[in-house]
Amino acid sequence: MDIKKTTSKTRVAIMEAAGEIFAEEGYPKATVRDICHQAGANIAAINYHFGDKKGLYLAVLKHYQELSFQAYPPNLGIEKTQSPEEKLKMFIRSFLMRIMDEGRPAWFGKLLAREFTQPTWAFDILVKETIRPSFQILTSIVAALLSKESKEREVRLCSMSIVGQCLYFRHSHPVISRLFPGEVFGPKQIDELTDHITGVSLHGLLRDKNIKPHKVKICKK
Amino acid sequence: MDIKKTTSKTRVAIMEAAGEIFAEEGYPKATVRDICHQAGANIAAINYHFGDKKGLYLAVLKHYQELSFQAYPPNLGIEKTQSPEEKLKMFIRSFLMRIMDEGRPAWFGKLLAREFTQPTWAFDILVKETIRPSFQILTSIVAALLSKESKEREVRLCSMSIVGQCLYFRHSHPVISRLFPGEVFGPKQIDELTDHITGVSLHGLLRDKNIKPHKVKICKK
Amino acid sequence: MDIKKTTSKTRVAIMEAAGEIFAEEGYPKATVRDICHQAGANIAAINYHFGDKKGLYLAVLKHYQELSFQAYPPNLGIEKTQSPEEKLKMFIRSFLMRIMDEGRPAWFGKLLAREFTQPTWAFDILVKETIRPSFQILTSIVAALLSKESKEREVRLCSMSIVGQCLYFRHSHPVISRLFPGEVFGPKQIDELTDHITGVSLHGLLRDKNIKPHKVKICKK
Amino acid sequence: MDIKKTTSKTRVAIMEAAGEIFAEEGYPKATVRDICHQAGANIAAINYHFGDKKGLYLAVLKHYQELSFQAYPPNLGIEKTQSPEEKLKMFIRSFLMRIMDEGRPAWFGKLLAREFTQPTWAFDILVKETIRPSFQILTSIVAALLSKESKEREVRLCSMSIVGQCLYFRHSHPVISRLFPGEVFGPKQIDELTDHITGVSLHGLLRDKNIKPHKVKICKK
DNA sequence: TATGAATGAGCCTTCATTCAT
DNA sequence: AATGAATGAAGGCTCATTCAT
Repeated sequence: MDIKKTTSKTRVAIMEAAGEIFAEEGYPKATVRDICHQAGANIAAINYHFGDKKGLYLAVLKHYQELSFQAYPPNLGIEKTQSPEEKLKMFIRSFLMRIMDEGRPAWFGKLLAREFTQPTWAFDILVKETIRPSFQILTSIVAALLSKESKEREVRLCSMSIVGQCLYFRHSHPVISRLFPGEVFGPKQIDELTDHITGVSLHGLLRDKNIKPHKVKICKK
Repeated sequence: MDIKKTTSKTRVAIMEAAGEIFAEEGYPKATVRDICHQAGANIAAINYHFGDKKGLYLAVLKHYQELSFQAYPPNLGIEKTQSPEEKLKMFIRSFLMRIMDEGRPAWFGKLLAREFTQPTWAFDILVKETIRPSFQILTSIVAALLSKESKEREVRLCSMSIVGQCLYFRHSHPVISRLFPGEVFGPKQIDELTDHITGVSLHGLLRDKNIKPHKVKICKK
Repeated sequence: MDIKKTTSKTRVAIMEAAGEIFAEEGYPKATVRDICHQAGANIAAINYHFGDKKGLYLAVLKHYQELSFQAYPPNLGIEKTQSPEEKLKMFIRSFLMRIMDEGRPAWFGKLLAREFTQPTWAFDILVKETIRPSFQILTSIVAALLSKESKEREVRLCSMSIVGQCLYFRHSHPVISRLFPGEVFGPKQIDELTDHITGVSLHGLLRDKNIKPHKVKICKK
Repeated sequence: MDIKKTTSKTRVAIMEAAGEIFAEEGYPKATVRDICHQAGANIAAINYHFGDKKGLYLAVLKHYQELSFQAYPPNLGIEKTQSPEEKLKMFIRSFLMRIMDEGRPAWFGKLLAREFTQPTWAFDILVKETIRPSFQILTSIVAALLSKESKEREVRLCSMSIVGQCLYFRHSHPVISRLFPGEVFGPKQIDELTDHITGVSLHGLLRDKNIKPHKVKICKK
């Protein structure tokens, strides 16, 4: 069956609705009926435009993957001349924005985070195309920060510590909103988190070395 | 129809099976059919013993909550005389074991971690009875570590950094197993993680103070 | 999923309705909705009793296979002492009754004939369990009729000629009823057909030999 | 909306594809999507050119009916001067080729044979325009073979015996290919079948008469 | 002349639940 | 105390058809 790749009104509306609902409910719980209803489209439109629910999910993933990486490239502003400390901060900031943004193309971040804990059949694709490359960038930054004789394992654990701190604010949103009602994560808070996580990580990583991290400019005052 | 609270054979078998399957699949994906099949019980037994699927989930939660806290009390071995550094380490270790353990009463840890990212209607109960108390213990430890003039916000963010690092290894298991095939988290690795997270956190927390953390015994000898 | 093998009212009713509708409409066109409606049962009953549509079809096939072979065994009345001519006649008669009978357990004959021309996934089972054994009985009868030096190929073609004549009256029922309105195939006509096909076949088979077939008693006058 | 009867490229392509797919899958199972896809046409083209699926089927039937009868006229080569035995053989041969041929204009033969066992709404048309005339030719040949006092019923049964033997090889192809893997029905086998069926039928028909059939040339030399 | 887009009906299946014993 | 049987709602998908250009 051919799958159309046009940009018809309905197709766009379905992808909008699908992005939102998939991100909100997750792939299994989201129903094509809801998506179509919200998009003002007929159920059969999904078959026409995307083949089936899988095809729709994949299309949403691919599409917003591009948008998300255009908006927040994982090496955003990272230049060769920068210090590893600066690079780490840029990475954390970009990562946080990508997964925390509540704006329009933010669905991908939510979807991505969701796949971390509830992987679907699409997870392998995401690992290959998004997660692994992204993680390797982080790994190289961390490796540059640690002394040369550091084992690969330490690099790995430290990278995970960084990613873990970031993901917590997305994954554990339900907890946070209950423990601390009124807590929001707008642009300002994301800056704050960036500084916090960067600070903790830099000093945490270099804990047993006699290295002092370079100073890093804080985000905003 | 009222719900029996006896401890018949069937009832116990269902709770065993339910604990395992709920932890493995999550509340929405787990089916009462599977649970009853694995328990060797009739489907209608759930209605008889627990009212419905919700009642079963709640019963499982309540039951294993107790067991889990008996096995891994959040303040396991923490004594007043200990240093905050020691207390932090005990907390991290206990937390990791609770959520990572693959043994028998480990279901609650998995279920709890799952509720973090995919809260169900039972989440509010868990927040009240388990999560908030646990988080407050951590908060007080962190507060004792930081200097007294530290704002509540910093304490909060630092606590989250710690929890985030721990949860990462449970939540992101699917990622880890794909990025690093063969990686397992047995008792030995949990000790390693405890040392790593404790180390990173202690130095990260005290980054801008002129305080040096007390030495902490590492797990592995 | 367990499939129940009880003989509940609903289960029996569904098999009755299914037999009729499958035979009438064929597996693909028959809908479980119709079957359940006709059986006065809920749609989900099929899942409960038979797993799915396939399981229902298989159950119907297996069940009526037994009934049909009990009613019209392929070697009905065939004894060792009989002449091959008598045996052939018995076979043809039994075969015709099995596929033409309009009575209660007649569904299997219709279903079987339908699978000949529109095989489903169940066809291989039928070939193995019903068709091949039946065809081999015929083959041995024909081989006994023909002279010993007859090649296997001639035996095969002759057997097919016999089967073809019989099946025509089932397969081409739609044609016959239009070419010759009012034509019915009751017990009397089946006797007539038996005599006709036996006669044609015996003389046709022995066409180039100098053998004259033994006389065979005609069915009824 | 009226239906165009032009011979546009698309229209021809659709009929080609439709003929093949209808013959292969049968009317109910064939989908307009597949047909259009194979024809490289848009789905809506069917509506435009043929009204609907029914109209397409009818158009295909009518069209290939003509082609088929041009290729294999039912009285192919039958001349008045021929003996009834020769005529019968010509009829059988023509019939077999029409329904067994795998070539290009063979779709009609397959479709026709399919309608025998799974008549659609188009069946009455086929009976009137194709089947009945064809059957009457056979009937007259058989009548000429049998002695004059033969009842109409015997003529009818004998005609059916002949047709039944021929149709078996088309209808029961699924069985044959399973019982005798590797069996094919190419031109050579069709000749063989012609001889076989003619022989069996001639001697079978004249079984109780003291008539000996005239010799008939066999196909293969 | 032709087509991309959209539609509604209907299919099989799965689920938690409840009835009657 | 327990169970076999039955139920209705809902889910994903496929189909022929038709609209609007």
